[in-house]
Amino acid sequence: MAQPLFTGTKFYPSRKIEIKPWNSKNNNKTTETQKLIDLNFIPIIIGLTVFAVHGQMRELPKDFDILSIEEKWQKKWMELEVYRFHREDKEKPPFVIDTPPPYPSGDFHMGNVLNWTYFDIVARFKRMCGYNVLFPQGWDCHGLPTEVETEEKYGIKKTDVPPAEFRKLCESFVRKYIDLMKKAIIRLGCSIDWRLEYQTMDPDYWKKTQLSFIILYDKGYIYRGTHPVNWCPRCSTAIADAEVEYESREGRLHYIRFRMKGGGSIPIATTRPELIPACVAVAVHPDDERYSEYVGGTVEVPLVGREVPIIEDEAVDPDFGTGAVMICTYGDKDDVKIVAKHGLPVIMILDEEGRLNEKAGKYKGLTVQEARKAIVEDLRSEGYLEKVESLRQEVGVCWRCKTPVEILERTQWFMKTRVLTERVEQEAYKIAWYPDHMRNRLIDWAKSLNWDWVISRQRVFATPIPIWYCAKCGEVILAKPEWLPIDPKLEKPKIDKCPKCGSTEFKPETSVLDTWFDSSITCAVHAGWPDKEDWRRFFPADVHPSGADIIRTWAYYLMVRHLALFDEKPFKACLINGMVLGTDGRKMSKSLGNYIATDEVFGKYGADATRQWAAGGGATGSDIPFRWADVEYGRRFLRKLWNAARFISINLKDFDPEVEVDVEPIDRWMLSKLERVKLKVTEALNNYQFNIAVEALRGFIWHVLCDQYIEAVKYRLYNPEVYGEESRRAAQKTLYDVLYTSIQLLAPICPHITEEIYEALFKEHKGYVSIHVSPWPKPDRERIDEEAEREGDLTIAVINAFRREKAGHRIPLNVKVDEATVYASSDWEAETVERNLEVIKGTCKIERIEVYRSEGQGREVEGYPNVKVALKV
RNA sequence: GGGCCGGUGGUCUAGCGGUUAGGACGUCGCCCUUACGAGGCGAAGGUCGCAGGUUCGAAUCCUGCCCGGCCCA
Repeated sequence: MAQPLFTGTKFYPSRKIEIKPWNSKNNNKTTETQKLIDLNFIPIIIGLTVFAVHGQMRELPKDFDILSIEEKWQKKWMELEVYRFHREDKEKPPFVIDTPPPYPSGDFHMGNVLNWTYFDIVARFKRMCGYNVLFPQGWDCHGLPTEVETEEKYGIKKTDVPPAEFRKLCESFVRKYIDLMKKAIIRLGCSIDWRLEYQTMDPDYWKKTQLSFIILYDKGYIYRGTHPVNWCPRCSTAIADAEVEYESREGRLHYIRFRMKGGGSIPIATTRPELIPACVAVAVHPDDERYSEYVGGTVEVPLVGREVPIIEDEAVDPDFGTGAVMICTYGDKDDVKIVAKHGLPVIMILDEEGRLNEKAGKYKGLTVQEARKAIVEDLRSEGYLEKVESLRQEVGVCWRCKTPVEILERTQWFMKTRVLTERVEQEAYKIAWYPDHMRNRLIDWAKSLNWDWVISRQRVFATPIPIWYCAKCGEVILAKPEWLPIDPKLEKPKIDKCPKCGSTEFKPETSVLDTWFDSSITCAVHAGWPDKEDWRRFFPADVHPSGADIIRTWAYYLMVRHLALFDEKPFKACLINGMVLGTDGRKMSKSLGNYIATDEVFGKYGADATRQWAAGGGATGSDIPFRWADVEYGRRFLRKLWNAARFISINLKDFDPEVEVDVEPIDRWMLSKLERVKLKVTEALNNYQFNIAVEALRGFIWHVLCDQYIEAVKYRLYNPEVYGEESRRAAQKTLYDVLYTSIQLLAPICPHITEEIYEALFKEHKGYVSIHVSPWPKPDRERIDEEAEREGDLTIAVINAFRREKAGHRIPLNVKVDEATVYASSDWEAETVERNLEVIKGTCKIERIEVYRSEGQGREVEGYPNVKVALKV
């Protein structure tokens, strides 16, 4: 049996302690009513505590401290477990958010704020819509940066201490950083179910990562091979294409003359003269007539004296340099292609630290930089070097340390990803992308890859590859699922002898897995794989949120891994956030000096204002600049909302929401406008258009509710003895409903202030433990009252015209005016104004208004060119 | 060189086939109105990058060009 849920459930018996001042709607302006109002007046003098017994509304204080309100609710929400996911619930439809586990750098930056705000809005919205929301939070712990930081902090290399010890040092870093980032996520007000928190460095998660390795191995997706791979000499590990970034750097193009065997010479141009010892051919374009006679000939490589062939290949750009290039193993990816295509030999002259080895002869032991200098010098002195030009070139660098990447041929573990490219493309079309064009980024990336994914890393702080080798025959021993988690460096395989040769000696695989191998199974892990039998109920995830910059990594790896493992796409929708830019328009980054720390923003304005910036800063998926002004505007809006709620709390002290009441035309206008905003916000949130939702709500609350409606009902609220108690109650009822619905609609975006208002004004009557588990106000087109809107729009426009007219005459709005005139040139306009004269007079504080069905002199009513108003002053 | 995205008042941004192109910041003016002066009200300010085309109608669709960003060569 499922536990009772908060949503849709009255948590408190709503009417238990209330004293009904009236019971039915037919006690209009009776003396009984009047008496009760008088009675209500007494507690006002006595004090607020009495109200807690009697009514629903607690008067909001004039001032509010948003920072302490936010802190209070963040604590209470955790205590109340408002965001608890109910796995056992079979009735509510699930909604699963594939929260990306961030890398614990310790810094939850404004880009994270943007990302997390988006999907927290989604989580809160879906929860209110009646979904059983699965909103976990994990931490993608492993990785190079932490190793680098650990090495720097302790002044050691990863190889200086035993791996287990090094790992421990890394873990303590990570724990500290997780703590910091978790605080920031809570501070943002995210509605995460923290019982579902996990860390990829935990043994339990290792188990999942290693199990996924075993399954893919068994399915034939994983292989070990010796291939050219991207290699970071600083990190001394293989890295994947996704970890190579391109930077524009100043380079030098060297023109070097190669002597032909049998006379003559050919000039080649290269940016990497240090690779001359690894030169295995000279290549030219087949259509390049300058060199056609040389093709098939042999040249002598300067300095090393080796003879290599001159070949032709389409990949050579005849317009670059001299049109002749040397093919080295390996200078770049083109070299790899050409070497394979022409069956050229491979001479690996670089070691894992990026130094030249014995195959480089006298240059042995030099770094790439040193070798370049030495070789260029030698070329120059021996007359091979013709000239050197500078040029801008795109250099592939390690994404983490920006060291230029080399291509080395090494034995590594790979996952077959290219066989999935077509499938990735097909599935990408079955996924809804927000915005739609982001699909291209995934497809383009997938298609651009021409190597399989190298998944082994020569590092320490990562999930171990669950593999041993027979010391005698080299047989690969794969761990059994029941052995997991396991570190082959610390434990032996649980078998007696090698199944192939019977040897009892085993060597562990010392390489570890790429961190992306951990984080690319989250959709299944969040769903409960492999432990929970019903995990498919929560898979694929309903939405995968991601930054635009990591589609090629996170989204891509999720795709290939889940497709390979489960033959199913990992998520149904992909929600993209753009980059956060600094005030200078460039991507916000510490190194550019345009960085704003999240704490600073929270400390000044709190989460609800910051979330408005994130939600409203731009269209979903587009880059948005951080602007203090936007956050300030967010705070101003909170103040406006607070003051409106305070006004309502003051004027509805005696209000009983249970009593039915007939509303007036302007109230119907208000309620119809409310229906429209419900429609707009609901549709916007369903389509992940956060900017549209936040704009619609701010405009509605600020202008329609505050500027127009509240102003138009004050006279009824203040003067029931003149306009009637029923009229006052109608205004109260409308204000009550409109404010309640407004804060519900706003709750996903500004969770704290809406909860505070809800608690003070509505909780006792509505009964939900939190506004965030109250049922979403379902829009209903039937409740849109076109006629009331048409009439109300004109009425409000006339009121606005009179207010402007007063302002124009420098008459304060609260000063009474004796007489005014309205000229209308159509029957409908004249009749409408006539019918709504009371609200116009009451709102504008005008004693008498004459309405003429004729042309006249006066201020034009905005939107109604034939209606004019004039004051007699 | 290829792909994708964008170019909207001084600045940032929404809208992406149909009212007088919204909003914020900034600027200017008015108001100490019993919700709100760390406020409120109001005003000025735009040939929607350029040139063609489609359409009754284009910021919005198409073509070309110019400029910027991102990714890939």
